[in-house]
Formats: sequence, structure tokens, C-alpha cells
Amino acid sequence: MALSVSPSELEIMKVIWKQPGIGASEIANALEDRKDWNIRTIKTLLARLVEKGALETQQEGRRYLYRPLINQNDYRKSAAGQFVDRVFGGRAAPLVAHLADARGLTNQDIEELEDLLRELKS
Amino acid sequence: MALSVSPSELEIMKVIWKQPGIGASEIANALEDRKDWNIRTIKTLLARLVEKGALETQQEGRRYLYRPLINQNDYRKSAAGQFVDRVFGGRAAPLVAHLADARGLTNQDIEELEDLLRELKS
DNA sequence: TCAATATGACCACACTTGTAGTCAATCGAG
DNA sequence: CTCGATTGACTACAAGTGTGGTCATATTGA
Repeated sequence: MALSVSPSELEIMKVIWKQPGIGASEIANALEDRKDWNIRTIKTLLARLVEKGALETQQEGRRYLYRPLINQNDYRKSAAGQFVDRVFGGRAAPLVAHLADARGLTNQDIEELEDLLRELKS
Repeated sequence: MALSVSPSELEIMKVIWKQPGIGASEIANALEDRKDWNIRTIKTLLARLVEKGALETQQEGRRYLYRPLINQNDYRKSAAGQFVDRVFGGRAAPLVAHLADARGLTNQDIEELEDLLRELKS
């Protein structure tokens, strides 16, 4: 599978994951301040996502509502796996080290990671 | 900067990072079992990387030797940052959680992460 | 010395991606 | 009812990517 979703398409997916069953112009609203996209651009991306099988539509009157066909967690899992494989030869630790170096981890990140490690060791 | 390097180009970069000053056909050899690429494909990718400013060439007789102009650590740092931003809203912990879930971390990963966290807290 | 081979320069071509434009139907405000 | 706004359908088009072909030249093993 994998179902490659491009970066722009992902922005759309994120909105739909947050509000499944949303319509195109509401997506445009939700993205308004983050992205400077023409509504046509959004519709093109939506059409491509439907074509790819990442979204399904449901007609509501004269317009479509969009729902995800792929799950955000699944997507993240697969994207994360591909990314570490591609860039870090599959090793997670160096990835985290680079993140820490590049942007610093928040205290919350650190705590969560500690919890996670505790859990993995048990 | 950022200097976007495509996935296929990255495969080439990895070989050159490991053996700076290598020539095209040696790269082909190094990739032989991993990638089923025609030597022309490799040369095209090399040309694009040079054009992008990711590699420099040095003529040696009738052929070119290639050397990285961007550093692997810098690349990794920037790629990792972009990736967590794009897919994980900038949060590192969920990324590691997904990696752990999707493929499991090796004991070595876990140890390294623990060391890293210890260091970050000090 | 001559043909097979290796090399770089340049070209090709389809697919993806970002970013819209045009058109026709429809719906809602006057 | 009529005109502007909304919506979906279809089209466009350049840049980036994957994958490799053609050509001319240079090198080297027989």
C-alpha cells in the first residue's frame, strides 16, 4: 500500500482527519491563515486524494463531504518507518539525537520519551 | 537553504558520503545489489546533484570524481526537522512512539535513547 | 590497429506535484 | 425572475523526478 500522499495533500488530510465529513469550502476556511491557497487548488488536491483512495466523498445536496479512508495513525506509522529507513538507515536513536540538536526537545517530549522507554523495557 | 534532494538522489549521496571522491561507475558498483539502476540513471542523478550544488566534481583523467558539498549530519538534521513538522506537528515523542510501534526499537536504540535523555537533562 | 567499452554531454518522456483557469449548472439575494 | 456567487468537472502547464536513450569521443585489450 503506502498510498503516497504529497506534502500539500497531507495538509488537506490533516484538516479532514480533524473534522471528518467536512466540505471543500470549510477546508478552505480552516486552512485560510496557514496556507494561501485558492479554493481551486484545494479542490484539485481533494480530487487527487479521492482518486488515490485516501478520501471518500458523500454527496450532500450540491456539494461533497469528505471522509478519510486512511487512518492518521497508520499514515504516521508508515511515514515514520519510511523516513528513518531512507534517511537514518532504519535507526531511531540518531534521528532523535538530530531532532534534539536541531530544535531541542521540549520538557514534555523528554518526559514522554522517558515514559515510552520505561514501557518498552517492561 | 534545504537544497531538496529527492529519494533517489539521496541514495547516491549516501554512497558519496561514505566514500567521498568516488566515480560514477564505482557508485554503480556500490549500489548494484541494493538498486537496479542503469549507469545512465546514476549519471543523470549525479548531474542533477551537481547542478543543485549538492556535489562538486573533480576531473581525474577522462572521468569525474564526486565529493559532497553538503554534510550528511546537516542534511539529516534538516530533513528530520521538516519531517516531524510536516507529519507530527513538530512533536518528537509521538514520532518515536510510532516507530517503536511500527517496527520495534532495538535494544541498542533504547540504550542510546536513554543515554541521550540523560544527557539532555543534565 | 581496431573493435568493444567506458565516459560525459545532451535529450526524451511519462508521471507527480503545485498551482490554478474555464465552463456549466445551480442556488440564493434582490 | 435575474444576476452574481458557489460547486463540481475538466483542463492547463511548468518544475521536479524516475528512468533511461543517443552521440561523440577516448581508452584499452586482442
